[in-house]
Amino acid sequence: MNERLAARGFRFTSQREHVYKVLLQERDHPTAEQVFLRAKKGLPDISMATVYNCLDALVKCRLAREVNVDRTAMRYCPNMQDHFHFYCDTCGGVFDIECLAGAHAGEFAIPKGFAARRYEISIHGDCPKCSTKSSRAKRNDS
Amino acid sequence: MNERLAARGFRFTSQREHVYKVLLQERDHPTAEQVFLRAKKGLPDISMATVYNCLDALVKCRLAREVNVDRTAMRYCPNMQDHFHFYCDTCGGVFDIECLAGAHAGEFAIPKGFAARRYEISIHGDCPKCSTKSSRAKRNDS
DNA sequence: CTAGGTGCAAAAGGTTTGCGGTTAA
DNA sequence: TTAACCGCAAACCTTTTGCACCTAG
Repeated sequence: MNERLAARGFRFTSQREHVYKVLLQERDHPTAEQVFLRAKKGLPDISMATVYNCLDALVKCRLAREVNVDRTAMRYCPNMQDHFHFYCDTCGGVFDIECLAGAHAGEFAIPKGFAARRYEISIHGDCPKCSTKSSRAKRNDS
Repeated sequence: MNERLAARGFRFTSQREHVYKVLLQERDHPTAEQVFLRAKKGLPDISMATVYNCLDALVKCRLAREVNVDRTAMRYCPNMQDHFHFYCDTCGGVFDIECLAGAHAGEFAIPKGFAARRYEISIHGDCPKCSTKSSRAKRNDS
C-alpha cells in the first residue's frame, strides 16, 4: 500500500497501515466508528478524526470504497472489484454482489444527452440467514 | 390525498396539504430545507420540524419517495412510478429515469438464498445541459 | 527541515425529539 | 372530547475543522 499512497502524494503512516489492515481483516463493511473501535485494539491512542483521515486517504488512493446505505453512517469496503451491494432489511448486513461485467450500460432508457459515468445498484431484501428465519417465523411486520 | 392519509391513520392538515402541493409544483427533488423555504411562502409560520413531519407522512402513505444522494440532505420526489435517478455530478441536479419494467430482476448474479425485495439504481454523470457545457469548455477536473 | 499527519475538542449539517399549546375528527 | 399535530428549541449523530504538536521523507 505504500506505493499506492505515495502515488497520490500521501505519506505512509502506522495509522493508515493499521486502518487498512483492520478493513481487510473483517470484510463486513464497517462504519467509521466500527473501524475506530477495532483500530483502537492495536493502536489505543488513535482518534476518530484520524480514522476518518485514514479512510479518506485509502478511498482517494483506491484501496477502499465508500458504501452508502440510506442515511446511516458511511461504510467502508476494501473490495475494489466492480460489484454491487445487497442490504439486508432485517439484520442490516451488507453483502457484496458480483457484477456481470458490462451488462448494465445499455439496460436503462437513459434519455439522449445524459452522459452516464457511473452506475450504482443497491438491492434490498433479506440475506440468506434472515430470509430462512423470517419464513420460519412468519412474523407480522409493519 | 385526504383518503391516502386517512388510510394510514394520518390526519389531513393544512400543513400536509401545502407541503404536498409544494412538492408537486416544482418537481426538482428538493431537500427538506428547500421544501421548507417554498412552503413558508404560503404558510409563513410553518416550522422545519413540521416539514419533516409532513414529508414523513407523505412518504408513509405513499404520496412521495425519499431520494438519497451520497451523504447530502434527503430529497423528496412525488413521482411514485417505478423509476431510477440520474445525478448530475456538475450541477447536482436529480433527474427521473424511466424504468424498463421488470427488466432488471434477473440481471444480477444474486447468490442463492438472498431474497431481493427492492432494487435501487443510481446513475451518475452529466445532465444534458452540463454535458454540452463541459464538452465546450474542455475543463480540467480533479 | 518541513509539509503533511496526528489527536483533541469544538463546530457544522441534517434530522429527531420533548414539550406545552392547538386542532381535526 | 381527545389523540394527533403544530411550532419551538434543544438534542442527536455523523462528519468536518482549527489548532498545537509530531514525524516521514
